[in-house]
Amino acid sequence: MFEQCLYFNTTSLARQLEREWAGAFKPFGLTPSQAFMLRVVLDKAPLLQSELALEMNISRPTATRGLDGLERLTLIKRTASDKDGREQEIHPTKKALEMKDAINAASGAVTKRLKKVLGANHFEEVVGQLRGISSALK
Amino acid sequence: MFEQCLYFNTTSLARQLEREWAGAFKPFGLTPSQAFMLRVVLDKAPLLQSELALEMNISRPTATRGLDGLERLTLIKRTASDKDGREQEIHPTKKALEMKDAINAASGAVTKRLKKVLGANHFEEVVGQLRGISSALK
DNA sequence: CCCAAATAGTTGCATAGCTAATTAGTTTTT
DNA sequence: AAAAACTAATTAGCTATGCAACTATTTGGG
Repeated sequence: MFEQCLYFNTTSLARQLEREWAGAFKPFGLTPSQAFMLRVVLDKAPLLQSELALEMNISRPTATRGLDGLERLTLIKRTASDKDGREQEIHPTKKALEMKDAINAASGAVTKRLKKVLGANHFEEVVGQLRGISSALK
Repeated sequence: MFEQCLYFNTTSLARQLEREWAGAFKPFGLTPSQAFMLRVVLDKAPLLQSELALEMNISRPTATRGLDGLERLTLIKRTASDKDGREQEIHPTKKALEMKDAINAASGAVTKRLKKVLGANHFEEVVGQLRGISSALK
């Protein structure tokens, strides 16, 4: 009934992809959201929560809660910033650093598999279009 | 950092589109999920919850909870099926029927606006591709 | 210098979604 | 005809997300 609806098809595909990625990160005890957040921290640390929110395209409360979760798993630490008393710097723990390569490898494997199923050209074209829509709406 | 990631870009766009549609349905006191669910009921009633879940590509528990919400708003009613004691038939209420045209008009207006911003051809092409990916993954 | 405005982060409250397990009813098998 | 297998819906418990409101700090104008 909503075959032609951008919203419906996008949200529907998002749920489906969530399942694909959930399987890939399950061995690490992480959900896709958690794993992607951790990947940002591992790549960009030290960084501020506001920078994380911007990078991931999520609201700041969502960043706060996601980091709460990673902190509970002892994968990140928050430290007060010297410069500005309002800021919190995010750092990965040793435990997280030890997981880095395996997580990135698992991510790469999913992408590789999807590209194979969907065809690499097609894959990259669609991703480009999604980004185009996203920025056209900003 | 995840510019090339299908999952990341799809979920990110889904959140953005959610906001677009939230505005359109706010005058009705409905969220996008609720409005889309109601539209299915208005179009297909009487129907079973399992049929609704299938049509919307959601799990049955999600259908149950969504319908609970619409029932609380007195927009739908559940009646026991004669044929099979396990089934519940879903019907729109008079109140819902009176909203039908306005809701569909509001939906059409959002789509029209998005097509204008994105270009109609491009819009339809992307939707087609999303559907293609979705079915390739099934 | 001080107060108002801005900013970083958090908390409260709500929705939407999922999987797993449960309940109740139907169908199939033996 | 009784037991087993299946099916429709619900419930329990969880995550992710957002907006609005709050706290604590910093900054800027008078």
